[in-house]
Amino acid sequence: MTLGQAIALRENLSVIYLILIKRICKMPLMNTPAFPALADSKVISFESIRVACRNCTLSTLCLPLGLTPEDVERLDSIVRRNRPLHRGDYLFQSGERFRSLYVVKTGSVKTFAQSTEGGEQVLGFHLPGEIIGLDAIDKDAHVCSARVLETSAVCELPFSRLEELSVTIPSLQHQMYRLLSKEIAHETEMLLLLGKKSAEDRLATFLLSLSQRFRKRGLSPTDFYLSMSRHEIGNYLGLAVETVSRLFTRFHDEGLLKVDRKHIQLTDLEALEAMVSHSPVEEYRRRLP
Amino acid sequence: MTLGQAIALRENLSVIYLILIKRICKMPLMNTPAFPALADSKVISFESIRVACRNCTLSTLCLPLGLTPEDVERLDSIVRRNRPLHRGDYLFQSGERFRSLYVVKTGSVKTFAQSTEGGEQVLGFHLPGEIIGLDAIDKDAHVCSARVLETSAVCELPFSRLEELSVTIPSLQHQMYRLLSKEIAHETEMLLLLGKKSAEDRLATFLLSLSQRFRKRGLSPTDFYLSMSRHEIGNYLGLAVETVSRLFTRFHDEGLLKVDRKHIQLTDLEALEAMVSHSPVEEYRRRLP
DNA sequence: CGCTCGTTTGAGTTTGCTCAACGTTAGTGG
DNA sequence: CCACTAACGTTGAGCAAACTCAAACGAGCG
Repeated sequence: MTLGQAIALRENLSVIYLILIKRICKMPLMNTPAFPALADSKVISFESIRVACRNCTLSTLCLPLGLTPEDVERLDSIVRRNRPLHRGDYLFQSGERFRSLYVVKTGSVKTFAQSTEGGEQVLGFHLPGEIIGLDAIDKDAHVCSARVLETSAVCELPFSRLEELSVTIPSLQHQMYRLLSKEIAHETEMLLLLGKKSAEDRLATFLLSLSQRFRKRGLSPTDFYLSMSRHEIGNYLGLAVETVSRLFTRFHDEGLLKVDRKHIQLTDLEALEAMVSHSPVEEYRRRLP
Repeated sequence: MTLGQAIALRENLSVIYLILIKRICKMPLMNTPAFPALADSKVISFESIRVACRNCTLSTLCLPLGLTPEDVERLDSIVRRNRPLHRGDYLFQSGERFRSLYVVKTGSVKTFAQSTEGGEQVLGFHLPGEIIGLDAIDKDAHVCSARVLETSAVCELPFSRLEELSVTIPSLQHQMYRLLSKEIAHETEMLLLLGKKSAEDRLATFLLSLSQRFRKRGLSPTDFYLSMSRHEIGNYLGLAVETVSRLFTRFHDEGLLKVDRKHIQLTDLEALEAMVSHSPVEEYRRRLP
C-alpha cells in the first residue's frame, strides 16, 4: 500500500472491501485515518478513477485553481484519463515528440535525464496533483523520461488544446505561468541543495519536502511509505546509495526517525528542520499562515 | 571592455570614438571584428541604448521571436528602458515584490539565492537577450537576487502588462511558454551537472556553454572575457575557488585554452567537448543544423 | 605608494565515493 | 506453495577528489 493507492482509495472509490485491500497490500493501511466506514460489497473499479476535474480533490493543487466552474468544465473536456499505469511503465521517453502534459492523479512518478555514459540523473519524484513535462514545451520534444514508481493514474493534457484554451481563459493562462514559474523556483532550490548542502542536509531536506507535500494532500506528514528505492533517492540527491543508507541508519540512531525499509516515521520534525539550512525567503513564508 | 559593452557598441551606437573606448576599457577590443568604420565625432550617448524592439538585434533571442511587426510594436510599447546599471547594482533582491521581468540588453547579470547561513548560491549568469525573473511569477515575489556584473543596459517588462498583452497575442503567449520551459530545461541540465559531473567536467561544460552563447550573439566563441570572478564561477558550479583556479591552470597546461586573468581563449574546442558528457538529446540536436 | 581584493599555489584534511561482502526482499516459475 | 534468483539494502574498509586552511603574489584603486 503506497501513498498513491491510499489516495485513490480515499478520494475516488466510494465503496471497497477494506480487508481485500489489506490482503492485496500486505501491509497496514497508512495515511488513512479518515477512511470512510465501509459496508457495501463492491470491488475496486479502476474505472472510477475517471473523476471529473470539478470532483477531484486535487483541483486545489492542480491546474483548475482559481478557475470558474464553467472554465473548469472546459478544461475537463480536454483532459484524457487513461487506464492506470504500472510500476516501470513509461509516461514518455527522452527524445519523444512532445504532445501532452501529465498530471499525477494517484501514485507517483519519477522523471530522469540520461547522459551518454548511460548515467542517469533523477530529476524529480512527482506526487498526486503535480504536473510533468513542462520542460518539453520549448524544444517540442521531451528532454527527460518519466516512469511510474507504483501503480498510478495519470491525467493527460494535450498541450496544443491546453494552449488554445488558455488563449480564451486568461486565468488559465495565469495559472500556467504560475505553474511553470513554480517549477523553475523549485529547481532553483534543488540547485542550491546540490551545490551547497552536505549529504546529511540533503537527505533531511528531501524528507521534509516529502513531509510537507504529504501534509498538503491531507496525509500524515510524519508517517509514510517511500515509493522510490534508496538508489533513486541517492541519485536524486547526488549521493551514493551507501551514503543514503548510512544516513538513514544514523538518523535512526539519533532518534530523528524510525525507518523500516520503505516505511518512514519522522519522530522529530523539529530536529530535522534544525538540520537543514533554509533560504531567507522560505524563512519568511514559514511565519505566514 | 567586456562582452556587454562590445555588444552595446556594435549594436546600439552609431558613432563613437574608438580610441576613447579603448582608453576607457584599458584592454584591446574583443569580439569586435566587424566593428563598423568610425568617422564622426560624437561621444557615447547612453540614451541611444533605447533601441526599439524592432531594431534590436537581440530580437531573435528575446521575446519578439515569431511575432508580427505589429505585435512587436505593441510589445515595444510596454518595454521600459532605464538608464544603464553599474557593477554591483541590484536589478532586484530576494523577497521584493515581483513587478517586472528583465531582459539583459548589454552587459551581464548574475542571479543568486541566499540561505540563512549567509551562504550564497549563484544561479546563473545572464547574457544579452536572456530573461531574468521568471522564477518570481508563482509567489509574486522574487526568490533570488540579481546584480549586474559590469555596466549593463536592461529592458524592463512590467509583468502585468506583459500578461495582458499575451492574452491578446497568442504567439506571444506561446513564446512565453517556450521561454519558461526553456528555463526549466536549462536548470534540469544544471541539476545533472551538479549531481553527476566531476569538477573538470563542470568547468568544461561552463566554458562551452559560454562559448555557444557568444557564438549565438555573433561574437567569438573561442576568445572572450569573463565578467565574473573565479569565486562566482566556483560558487555557480558548486566548487571551491581554489579548485576552479587549479582547473584553469591545468587546462592551460594541457593546451586546452589560454587564460590570462579574465581573458579566455579556447584553443582546443574539440578536446574540451570530448571532456564533457552529453545527454542523448543534446547529442541528437548536435547533428541537426 | 600602500591598501585591499582577487587569484594562485601548497599542504593537510575530510567527506563521501568505490569496492566488496553479506543479509533481506520480492518477483518468478516450477 | 515453495524454491530460486535477481534486485535491493546494509555495513565495513580503504581511497581519492575536492575542501579547508594558509600564505604569497599581483592587479587595480584611491
